[in-house]
Amino acid sequence: MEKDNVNSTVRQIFTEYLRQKGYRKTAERYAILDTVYSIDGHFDIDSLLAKMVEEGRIRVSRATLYNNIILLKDAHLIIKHQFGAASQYERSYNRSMHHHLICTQCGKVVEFQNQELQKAIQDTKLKGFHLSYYSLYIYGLCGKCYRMNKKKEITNKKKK
Amino acid sequence: MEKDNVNSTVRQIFTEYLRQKGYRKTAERYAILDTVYSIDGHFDIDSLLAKMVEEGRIRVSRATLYNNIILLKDAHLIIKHQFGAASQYERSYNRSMHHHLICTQCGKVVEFQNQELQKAIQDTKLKGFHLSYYSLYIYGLCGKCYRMNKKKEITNKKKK
DNA sequence: GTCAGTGCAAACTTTTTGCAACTAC
DNA sequence: GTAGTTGCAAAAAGTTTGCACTGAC
Repeated sequence: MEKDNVNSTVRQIFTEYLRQKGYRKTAERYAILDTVYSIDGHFDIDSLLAKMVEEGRIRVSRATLYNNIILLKDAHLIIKHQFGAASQYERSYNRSMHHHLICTQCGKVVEFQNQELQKAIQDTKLKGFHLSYYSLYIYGLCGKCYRMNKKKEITNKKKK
Repeated sequence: MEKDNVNSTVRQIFTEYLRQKGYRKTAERYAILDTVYSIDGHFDIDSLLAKMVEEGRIRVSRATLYNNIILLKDAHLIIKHQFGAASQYERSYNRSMHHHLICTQCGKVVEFQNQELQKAIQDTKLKGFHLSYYSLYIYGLCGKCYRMNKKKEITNKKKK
């Protein structure tokens, strides 16, 4: 199965990372990694903890989650986003690059892919800077909120 | 003078925004706007407050800053970023669009411009979504940190 | 005069830290 | 055995909120 392959590969990558850095291989670390790779989209620390409890994995503390999220980020196995107050994360291995549409009204985040855009960004010359990854956030109004605002405008005009 | 023009234009925009929303024109609001438009790059709430004190403007409270930053954002006069813990802002009227290079090691943020990239993003078809503005964050290593890491690698290899 | 806006302090949220207990090596 | 890791609780950092006072309209 494709998914099992990914899981075992990221475990290998993580193991190698831990070895290389001299960090210990703890059950907590692998439980966190497995859970992260069982989540499809974005998640925050709270929902990650909730998912671990839900799946009946070993219970880890919030502090341990925060500590190890840093390692996963450092090992390039997750990407960190900061849309709102709480940091959001997403797994990054074997996940196609995508961009984010963020509605400034309802806060909804939608992912979208665009090969040309991707290529344009990756091909950009960045004298002296060594690209690791990137995030493109496009802010605006989603279709729903746009239509809602238009309706409001019409109503307001009628009032006057 | 170019700068004075910008200042008076954003004041007009802000005044119209306040009028339209039914908000009051307070001295604090204009002092905040003026200070924001006297800062060239990014700033956070703390440095904005510091700048207002430094310039001898009327002293506003942190709460008032937070309240009014929201209005400025809503009036499209500033853009909000979230690089690290504290939110960062920058004035947006009459400021050319740019992208951000963020060093994952030292945290340094550098702005850069690229017309082609800009065009590619703005021309992207976003079915149903109405673009207002966007932020591109490119993460990686700045030249300095890249060289530093390379040196370290060589040293480590010698040790072994 | 009225009510939105302000300043202050307290509350709240997210993340980090100190420390004793635990465990991978 | 010992140092890295964990869990807990306390602390820190950033932001929001409640409330009495002030001032724009």
